[in-house]
Amino acid sequence: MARRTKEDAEATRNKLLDAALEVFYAKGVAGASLTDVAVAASVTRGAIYWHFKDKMDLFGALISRSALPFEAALDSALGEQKGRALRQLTAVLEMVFRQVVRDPVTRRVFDIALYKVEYAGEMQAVRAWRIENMERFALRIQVFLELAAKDAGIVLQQSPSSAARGLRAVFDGVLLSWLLHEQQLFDLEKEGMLAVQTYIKGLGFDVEKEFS
Amino acid sequence: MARRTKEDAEATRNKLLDAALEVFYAKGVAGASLTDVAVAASVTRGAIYWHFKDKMDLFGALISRSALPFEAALDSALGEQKGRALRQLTAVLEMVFRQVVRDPVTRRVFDIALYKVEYAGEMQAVRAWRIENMERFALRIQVFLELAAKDAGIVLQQSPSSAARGLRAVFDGVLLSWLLHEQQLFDLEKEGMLAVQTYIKGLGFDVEKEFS
DNA sequence: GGATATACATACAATACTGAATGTATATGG
DNA sequence: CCATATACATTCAGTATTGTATGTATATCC
Repeated sequence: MARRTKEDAEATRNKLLDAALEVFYAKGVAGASLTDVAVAASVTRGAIYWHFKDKMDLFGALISRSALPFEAALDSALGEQKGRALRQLTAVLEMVFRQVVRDPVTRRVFDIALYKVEYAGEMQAVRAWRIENMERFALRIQVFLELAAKDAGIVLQQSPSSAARGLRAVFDGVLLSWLLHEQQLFDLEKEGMLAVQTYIKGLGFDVEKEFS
Repeated sequence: MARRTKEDAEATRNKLLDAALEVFYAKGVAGASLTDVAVAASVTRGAIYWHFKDKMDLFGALISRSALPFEAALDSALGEQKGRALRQLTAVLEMVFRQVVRDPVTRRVFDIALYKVEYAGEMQAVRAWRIENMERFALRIQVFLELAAKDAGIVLQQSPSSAARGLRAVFDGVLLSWLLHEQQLFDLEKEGMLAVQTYIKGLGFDVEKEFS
């Protein structure tokens, strides 16, 4: 085999990421060997070691490929601030649900990150990254909740940070639960938003009025 | 080394489980070798293969040792039906929170089952087991919610199964989040129950009156 | 158009882990 | 008290995986 053009190389890299997605999903990250990935991508381990330092680097690249544009979209959506805060917030959450349900790649990446990886040893770094992300997410939610409370003229009965963490817990809990049951036990987009709205109502917001 | 008494053997078995707890926690289940476990328990792999079929069998035993009495306590608590349904339900959830916070073994087992295992390949069976458990849990919650709604004379604005899955999602979400941040970012017993009560309030229950 | 860096494939050595086989000392039952 | 099952320890062969080293054909640059 010989040197390919730059586009070919990029295509090989993507083939490797696609293959890693399937192999990691099927065997777990620790359970998958680089040979497995190479075979699935119809190349040899040489190609992997050319594009990536080792398995963890490959894993990081796989996560990034899905997470980065995802986070960007989420950030920009949260940054707009054009409509009412509560609508903005729920719209973002709904977008995430929709993305997970509709896009199989995103769904598999989530599944891998949640259920097909051991957060131990080398992977502790990934756990730290995940913690950081969740913190940022919760902070975003907190800002929106505070704005929404001011808009609606209500006083939260608990600290904004608690309320935000609680809402994030609802969101995560529904998402994880839905992913755990591979078969579609319930409609994530509908029931997820229902759970979110139920919690928001519990915070004191008039959901019926807010979403009229 | 020679044959020990039956009590010695049982002690060895428990030492192995304790060692597995630490090693799995530190290295992940797939990342840990049976040699690691044997060394941590100050025995050889021979002892492991005597007491357990293989690593997965050891893992199952480890989970069972903590989960079985746990589930039993939970079942009996949910089975009593003596007080008001809502109080009963929240009392059980609170007990789980308390147990996880207070008992380090339980906490580590949860952590392992959630973050230190890959639900792929052989371990798919564990995933199925976990799904089954969550279903049972949700069903229990559903029964209690229906009873509670009748008690309080309110009509749920959503299907009981949806409401129950939502409550379970809140519960799981808070628990997972708390476990993810190893350092105690927040008080699980307090904030967990706060999130649960917020959701219950969102379902239409008068939380202040119910928990007076 | 020749030199060189690129994009892999191939080969190799070293390690690590597993399961089974075997050894063995001692409780324990008869 | 003797035979045997028990509770491990030790040894061994086999396989799988990793990182690296090397080979190589061809884009690409000058």
